[in-house]
Amino acid sequence: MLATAAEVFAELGYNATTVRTIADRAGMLAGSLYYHFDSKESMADEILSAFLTDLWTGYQRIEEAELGPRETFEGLVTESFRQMERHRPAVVIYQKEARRLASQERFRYLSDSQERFQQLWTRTLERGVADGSFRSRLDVPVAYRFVRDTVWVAAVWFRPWGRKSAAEIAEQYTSMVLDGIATHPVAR
Amino acid sequence: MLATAAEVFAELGYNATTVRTIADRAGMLAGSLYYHFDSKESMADEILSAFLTDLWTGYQRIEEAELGPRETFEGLVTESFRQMERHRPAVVIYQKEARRLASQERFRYLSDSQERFQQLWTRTLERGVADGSFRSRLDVPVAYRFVRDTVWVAAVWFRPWGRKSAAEIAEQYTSMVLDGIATHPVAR
Amino acid sequence: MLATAAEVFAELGYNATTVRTIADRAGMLAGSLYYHFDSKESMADEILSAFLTDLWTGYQRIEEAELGPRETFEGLVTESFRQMERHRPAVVIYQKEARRLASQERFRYLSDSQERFQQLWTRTLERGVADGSFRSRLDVPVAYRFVRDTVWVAAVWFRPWGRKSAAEIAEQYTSMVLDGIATHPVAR
Amino acid sequence: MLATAAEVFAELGYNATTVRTIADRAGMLAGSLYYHFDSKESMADEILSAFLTDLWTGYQRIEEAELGPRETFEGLVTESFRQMERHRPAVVIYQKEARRLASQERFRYLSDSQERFQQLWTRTLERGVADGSFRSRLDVPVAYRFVRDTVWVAAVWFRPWGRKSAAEIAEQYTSMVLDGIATHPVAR
DNA sequence: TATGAATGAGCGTTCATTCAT
DNA sequence: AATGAATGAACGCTCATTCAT
Repeated sequence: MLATAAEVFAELGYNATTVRTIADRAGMLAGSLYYHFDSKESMADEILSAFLTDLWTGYQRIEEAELGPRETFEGLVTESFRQMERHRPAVVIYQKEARRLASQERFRYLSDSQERFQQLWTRTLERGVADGSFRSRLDVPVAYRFVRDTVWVAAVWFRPWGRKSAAEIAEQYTSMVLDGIATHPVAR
Repeated sequence: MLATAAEVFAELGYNATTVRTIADRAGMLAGSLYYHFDSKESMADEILSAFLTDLWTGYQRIEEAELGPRETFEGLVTESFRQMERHRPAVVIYQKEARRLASQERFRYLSDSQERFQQLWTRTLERGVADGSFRSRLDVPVAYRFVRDTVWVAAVWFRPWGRKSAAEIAEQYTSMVLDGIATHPVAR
Repeated sequence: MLATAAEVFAELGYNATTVRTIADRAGMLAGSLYYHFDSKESMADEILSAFLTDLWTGYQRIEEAELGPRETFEGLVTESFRQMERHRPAVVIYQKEARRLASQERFRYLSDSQERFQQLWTRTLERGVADGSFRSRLDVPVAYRFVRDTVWVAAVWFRPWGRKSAAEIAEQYTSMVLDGIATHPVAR
Repeated sequence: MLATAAEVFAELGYNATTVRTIADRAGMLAGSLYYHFDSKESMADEILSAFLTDLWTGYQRIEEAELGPRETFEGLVTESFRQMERHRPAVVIYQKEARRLASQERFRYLSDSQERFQQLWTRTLERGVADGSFRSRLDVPVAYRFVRDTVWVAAVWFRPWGRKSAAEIAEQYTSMVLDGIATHPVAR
C-alpha cells in the first residue's frame, strides 16, 4: 500500500495526489487509509526514509571499502542506480519534493542526508583532484552539483523494466561523466 | 508581476502556490490579480511561453550558423544557460511542471517544444558520432537524456547573481560533458 | 443607459447580470457606471419605479372613467399590454425579481403596488359577479391570480416589434379570458 | 436533501442560492453537500429531470387514452396541477431558470421537453379547432402560450397544503380557460 | 465624464482528516 | 479493517464597488 502511494506520488506529484486517488488504487475508501497511516505526510515520510536508509547502507559499504577516487566514484554512481531500481518512485518524490518538505522539522533528515551527500561527493572529488585522477582545474562545487543532478534526475525517465538494467545505465553514465562524450579529449 | 508569480511558482511549485501568495508578494489582494490575468493557469502559460519563445529564437540562430557538431553542442549549452539567466524561474517551473501541464490542450506547445528539443539534440549527437567528433559507441538516446537533464536541472541551484556567470558555468558544463572530469580518458 | 440596463436584466436576470455586462453594452467600463448610478440596485429601482408610475397613471384613468366591470376589465388588460409595449424589460424584471426585491425596504413600493393591484382587480371582479357580468360561482381570489399571471407572464414572450401589436394581443387575451376558448359555453 | 435544495432554489432563485444556504437548511456544512452531489448544477439537474420524467409519464397516459380535444385539454391541465403538487419547487425552478439553464448541453432535455410540450398542446388545440370543440378563430400559437403560462405560473402561489387541492384548482382553471369568466358569452 | 487599478466579501469546490458504526 | 458521512479550512475565482487620476 505504501508502494501504491509512492507510485502515485511519483506519477502525479505529492500535492496533486489526493488521498482519494491513493485509496482508489489501493482498492479502498479514503477514510480507510487512516487506519494504516497517520496522515498523507507520514506516507511520504515512510517512503522517503526507507529509501534513504537503504541508500546510505549501500553508500557506507563503499566508503568502508576505502577505494581510490575513481573507483569510489564508480561505486557511488552504480549504487545510486541500484537504489533507483528498488526505490524508483521514492527517488522521483525525493527529486521533486525534497526541497519543499525539508523545511519541516519531521523531514529534517532530508537536509541531513543532502549534507552528508555533499560531503561524500566533495571529498571524493577532492581526493581525485589531489591524486591526479580528476582534472586539476576541476571546480569541485560545480562538479558536485553536476554529478549529483546528473545521476538522480535519471530517475524521472529510468524504467528498470526497460531495455537497460541499472548496471548498464550506471556504466554508461560513469563513462560519460568521467571520460566525456567527445573523442580525443585532451588531458588537463 | 508576472516575474513575481514566476518566482513563487519556482519556489513553491505550481500546485502549492496559491494566488493569495502571489498577490501578497505583489503587494495586492488575490482578487486584484484577476484584473491582469485570466487565471492562475494563464500566468503559468505566459511565463512558460515567453521563455520558450526566447529559447527557440536563440537555438534557431545556432541552427542557422550550421556549425560542426561539437560547436553546435557548445552553442546549445551556452544558449541554454544564457536563457536560464533571463528566465530562471520559468526554467524551474518547466522542469517541475511541464509533464503535468502538457496534458492540457492549452499547454500543447510544451510537448511540441520537447519534441523539437529532442530532435535538435539527437541530430547534433548523431552528426557528431558520424563525423567522429563524438564517441562511436555513444548511446544517443541515453546521451540525449543525460545532456538535457544535466543542463536544465542546473536551474534549480543556478543563481545568475552568484559568483559565476552563465557563460562561465556553460563553459564548465561543456567541458565536463564533452571531455569528462577524469584525466587521461581513453578515446573510444 | 437605463434602457440598456433594463434589457440586460430582462435577458439574463438581475443576479446573473454583472455591471460589467451593462457597461460593455453601454460602451464604457464598469467603474464608469457609478458616475451615473449609486449602485446596481438603484438601476433596478429606477427601472421598476418608472414602469410602475406609468402603469398606475394609466390604471387611474380607467378607474376614474367609472366604467362597468366588463369594460373596466377590458380597459385594465389593454392598459397592461400598452405598458408592456413601453416597458417590456421592466415587466420581465418585475415578473422575475419582484418577490425577491420586495423584501428590501427600498423596494417597499413593489409590495404596495402589488396590494393596490389586488384590490383593483378584486373589486372589479366582485362588481362583475354582483351585477351579473361575471359568473356567479366565480372564485374571486383564484380568478384574480389567474388574470394577473395570465396578463403579465405574456411579457416574457411578447415582442412589441413582432407581428402583433399590444392592442391586438390585448383583444385576444380579453376574449379568451372573458369568453373562453371553447365553443357553446353554458352560462352559469 | 434534494428536496431541501429544491425549496431553496425555488424560494431564492438558482443564482441567488448559495450552497452554504442549502447546507444550512440541510443541517450540514457546505463541503458536506459534495459527498452527495457533484455540483450545485447537478442538484438542479436531478430536481428538474425528476420532475420532467414524472410529468411526461403522466402526459403519456393521457395521450394514449386518445380522448377528444376538450377531454385531452382537461386531462393535461389536471395532470399538470397534479405534478405541481408533487414537484412544486421544481416547477418554480423550471419556470424561472429553464431559459438560462437550457443553453448548457447538460440541460438540453429542457429544450427538448419544451418542444414536445409545444407540439402536444398545439396538436390538441388544432384538433379542437378542427372538430369544433374550440373557437374557429382561435389563434393557436397565442392560445398555446396563454395556456402554458397560465397553468405553470400558478406554481408560484399554489400551495398544495392550502385550502384547495390540485384537482379543485385544475377544475377551476379548466373552466375559466375553456368557458371564460364572463356570463352569456357568444359562441364564435 | 470616464478610466484603470484595486478592494474585499463571498462564491462553488476540493480535500485531508475524523469518527461512529 | 473498512465504510459512509461529515467537517472545516483553504482554494481559485467573481463581482459590486471605490477612488485617484
